Amino acid sequence: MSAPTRPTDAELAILRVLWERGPSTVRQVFEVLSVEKALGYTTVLKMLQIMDEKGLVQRDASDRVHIFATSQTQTQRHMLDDLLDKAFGGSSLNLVMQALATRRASREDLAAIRKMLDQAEGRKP
Amino acid sequence: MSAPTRPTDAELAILRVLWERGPSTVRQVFEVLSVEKALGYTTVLKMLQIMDEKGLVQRDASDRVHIFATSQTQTQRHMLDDLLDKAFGGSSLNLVMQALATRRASREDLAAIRKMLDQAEGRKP
DNA sequence: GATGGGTTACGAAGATTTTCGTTGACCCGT
DNA sequence: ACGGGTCAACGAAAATCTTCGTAACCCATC
Repeated sequence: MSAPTRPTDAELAILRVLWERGPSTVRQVFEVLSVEKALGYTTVLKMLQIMDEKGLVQRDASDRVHIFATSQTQTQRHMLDDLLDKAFGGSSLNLVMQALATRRASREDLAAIRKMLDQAEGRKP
Repeated sequence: MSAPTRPTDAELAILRVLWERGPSTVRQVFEVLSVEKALGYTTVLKMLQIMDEKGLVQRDASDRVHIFATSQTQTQRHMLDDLLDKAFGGSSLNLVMQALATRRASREDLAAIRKMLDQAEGRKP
């Protein structure tokens, strides 16, 4: 299992649509993307073909109109791992600290994180 | 202030060296990188020139042998912001949860994070 | 079974990133 | 002043990513 290459910007734009809409046809992805940016139908198709080869999406070709899908958490995990290795020396502490310092987290968010820490440490609430 | 373009893989490799070594000459960066990968001296030089133009590194050209440097936290913050927007819908909670779930954090790490949560919530220890 | 509207496949052009060979400048010891 | 070594600048080739025109295909309807 080779390291899945990190998505390029164009690929990411497509992934975002699939995350938002769920499994979609080329046309559906195209409709969404073409609102923000002028681009051809076959461009989207080609990207999805390549992303399929790279393993970034799964293709269901059982019908004539193919359906493309992807797992958000799986992709997130890849990108997070990648960033962790490449920019944070593998230290998730470092990354988490910066993430919390940079973006203001809501009180609920902080509580949720605290809860998770409790679980991770095997505490009783 | 234009949006600083996200570093490519080759650029990231160079940034990592600068983070690790601190301000360095082209040759020093080259020495480190050439251990893992065959590449020419002028390749590294060219990359650093481009990265300088992009504002990814600062160049001190006061001596004949130029010195390149960069700020780790600044770059990390950019990349984190970028990832947050592009893959996590801006939710740092989501990102933090996944980061902690994916990579096993040490007990000290968890404690450090907890401490930080305390501060963020303005609690007394 | 021919036509039309929609589909995927293919290939190649255009844009960007990565690589490095060559050149001329500079420094230092002779 | 000369020669050998190191340096940054430049330009262009190679590799990769992005875009789309064209063709081939399928299926419904006529």
